[in-house]
Amino acid sequence: MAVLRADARRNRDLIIATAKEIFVESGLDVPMENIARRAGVGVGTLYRRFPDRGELIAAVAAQVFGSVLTDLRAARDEEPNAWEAFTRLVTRSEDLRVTWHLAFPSGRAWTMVHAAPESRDVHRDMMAALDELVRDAQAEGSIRADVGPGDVLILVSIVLGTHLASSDPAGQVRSERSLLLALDGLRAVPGSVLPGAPVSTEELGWSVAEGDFDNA
Amino acid sequence: MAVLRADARRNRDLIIATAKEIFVESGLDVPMENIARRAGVGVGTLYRRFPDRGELIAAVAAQVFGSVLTDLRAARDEEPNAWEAFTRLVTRSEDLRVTWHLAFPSGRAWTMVHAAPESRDVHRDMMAALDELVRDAQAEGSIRADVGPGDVLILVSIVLGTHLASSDPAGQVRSERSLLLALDGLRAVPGSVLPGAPVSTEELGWSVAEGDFDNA
Amino acid sequence: MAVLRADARRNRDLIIATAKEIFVESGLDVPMENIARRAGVGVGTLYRRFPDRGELIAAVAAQVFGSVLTDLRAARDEEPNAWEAFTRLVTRSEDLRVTWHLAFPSGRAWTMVHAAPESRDVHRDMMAALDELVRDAQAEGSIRADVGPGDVLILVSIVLGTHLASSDPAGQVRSERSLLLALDGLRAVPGSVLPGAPVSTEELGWSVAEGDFDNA
Amino acid sequence: MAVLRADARRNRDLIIATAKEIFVESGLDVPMENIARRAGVGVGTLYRRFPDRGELIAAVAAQVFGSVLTDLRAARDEEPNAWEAFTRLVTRSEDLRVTWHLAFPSGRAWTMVHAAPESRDVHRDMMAALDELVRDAQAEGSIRADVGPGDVLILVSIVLGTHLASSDPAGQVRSERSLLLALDGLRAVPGSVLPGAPVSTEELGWSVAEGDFDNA
DNA sequence: GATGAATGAGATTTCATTCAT
DNA sequence: TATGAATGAAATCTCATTCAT
Repeated sequence: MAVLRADARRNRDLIIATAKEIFVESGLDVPMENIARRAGVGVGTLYRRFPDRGELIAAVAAQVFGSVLTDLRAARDEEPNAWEAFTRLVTRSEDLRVTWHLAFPSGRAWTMVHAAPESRDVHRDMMAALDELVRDAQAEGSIRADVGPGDVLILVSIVLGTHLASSDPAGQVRSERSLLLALDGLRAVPGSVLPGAPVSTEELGWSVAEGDFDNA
Repeated sequence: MAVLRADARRNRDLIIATAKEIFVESGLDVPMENIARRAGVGVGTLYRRFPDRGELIAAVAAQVFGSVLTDLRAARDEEPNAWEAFTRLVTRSEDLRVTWHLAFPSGRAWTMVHAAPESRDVHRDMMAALDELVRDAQAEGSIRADVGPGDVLILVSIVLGTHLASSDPAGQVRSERSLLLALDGLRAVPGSVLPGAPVSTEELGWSVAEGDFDNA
Repeated sequence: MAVLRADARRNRDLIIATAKEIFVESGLDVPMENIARRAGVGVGTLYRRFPDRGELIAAVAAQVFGSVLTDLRAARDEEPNAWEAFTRLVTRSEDLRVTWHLAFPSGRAWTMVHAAPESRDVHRDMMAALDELVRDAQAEGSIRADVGPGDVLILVSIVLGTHLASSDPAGQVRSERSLLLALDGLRAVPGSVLPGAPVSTEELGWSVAEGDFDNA
Repeated sequence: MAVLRADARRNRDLIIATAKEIFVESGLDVPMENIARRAGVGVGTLYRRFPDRGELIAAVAAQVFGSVLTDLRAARDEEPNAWEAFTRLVTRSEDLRVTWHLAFPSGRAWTMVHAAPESRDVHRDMMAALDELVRDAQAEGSIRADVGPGDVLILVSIVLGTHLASSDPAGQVRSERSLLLALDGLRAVPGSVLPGAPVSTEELGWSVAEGDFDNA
């Protein structure tokens, strides 16, 4: 991809930031023109940068994934153990909430993410880092052994994603309570006997896109 | 009057059943015409019965709530204790999955449910029954004491609702695993220290509609 | 036309009365179902009596024309001269206001009136009576000689028809003022020099339907 | 910005002119698509310019009012006295006929006119100019003293508006005759005793919209 | 005969996307 | 390259009219 002129670059970043904001507020189906307007550009400019909605979603996703990956690595470096790093990531990372929001409402988002090399790559990196984090936490004994990183991902993403739009403080508290309950479920020993086998991150991928999250 | 009703009644039921099906597959925003076509009626018929999408959603909700309430009472009667009844309901009731799906994507659904007396009433009954069930389970010691029925409702609904569309068997298993993990979180003793206070069902209601679940 | 059973007859009259009412309130384009509902019958019944909207309009018109003709004859019999009879008719006959209202908004109404023998006939009788009335008033010197019955009809109908919907008292007064001004114009001697020739009632008829009043 | 404006401006004007034409022919309720088609644009274009029918009506009205105001001022400047100016305006201004047509069928139009600042302002200016014109004519003795500008407006508008759609020459003559008769009524001295008080233009305004002309 | 359920064509309005300037 | 105007394909909803009961 060719280097963009400074002003074009600025525009691109502005659009991504604006889209992230609006996606969080109003979902992925918001009119393109609204995004353009809030970003202060014409629709034409938006479409020049992102030929269709899918590419815009993928670009937002790539940016957000990158940022989450950074957060995850920082947490891993700075926290004493994997569990602390995991909870810090999950409870503190704003972008993580966005990520799952993006991934949620229709699975459609995943199609787009996987179609764009840029976002697919950072997605893969993020998954790898998550694999390692979960494995470490299990080695520490702080995540139960009968779950896989895929299980962790699914449960956390569901909880984080669904609660995103809450704006009043009571809603924030309720979200946090749900999240902590879910985390307790991931630690529970002894816990229920789970059907099937631990879910790996590899198992997710496309299949995620095609069904599990389809509640558009 | 009662004579023609048979015809109309059949159609009405057919439309509700069809809408339930399609809502589950494709969300609440599916074109009205698709619903009509699959039900084998004209759009006009659909609109005669349900003047707008909201009324259709409310009607589907009323039907589903009623069925869940029946399931809940059956489980309570037939199972040895509250926890068994609760897990049976949560893992076996097909309609429960629909319920939460309906409640989810935008909160919009709640507005409609509350606007229609029919669905509002059965919703209230369902909530009352849930209150009692959770209270009993806590008395048995099978649900942790620091959560309220609202917490239970939120967590379970998130997990059930989001997984609904999964059609391949692997997805079903993954859903079930998530659900069991969440249930383990509800039993965890000792669990994390939760912020705020237990959430009651009263606290939900409209506030649910207006924010927490708004990821449309 | 066959004699109707008593109850059918009652229904027919009821529908006509209701339609007259609603036409005055909301115009000729009101949904058929509204008329049926207010009349307390099913749409099917309405359509059985009046195969389409046009026939209903014609039936209302026939009823109203007949009533206006009766009013006119009564006025002629009871008032001392033609001018008094004319002003009494024009200022007092409720049905006259309806008549013009019917005739107005689209000209469409005339098509229907002329298509139905029943209303066409009474329309013709009314026209004949009007001819005579105007001629007599001119003989008395109370209507200027350079106008024809058609002129009178047009001017009065415009003023009466347009003011119909006024419900507040101020509007009623304004309507009456306009009407009196128009009547003064019909008496003015000497008045403006008018182009063309006096307009007869024959000259109206279909041409009225096809253009002059078409402001639908 | 100014560059593209040329294009858009041309289109906007074209749409307004087309709408004026069609409104006169077929009334205010003509399908938006017909207007778009005759103007040679897509519906989308029409809706981009005028978000709903009301805005289109208001825009047409503003254009027409402006043009009438210009006609009035020209007549006032060029004619020897107020009465001549008045009759010239009333008998010669094509746009005046459109104006009243717009104002008529439902009062709805007024709502829209008043909702849009642009048309509201020019409407007010027109009213002020009319006030002055009528006052001057009364000072000259050419309009009777017991009427107000509101009376004049109502009577003239009724006559002009209702006859608008006439296309055949005979209809034109008939319209002109009615108009002259009405004008004679405005001059008649001595005339009938009118109920109530002279109607001012202030008294019209919204009340016009809400009742008097409502024969939609 | 009466009823009101069903139909489907048509009107309004919105938006993703293309393209002229 | 940026802009925003234009397009037209949906989607929602309404109603005249037909027809089964």
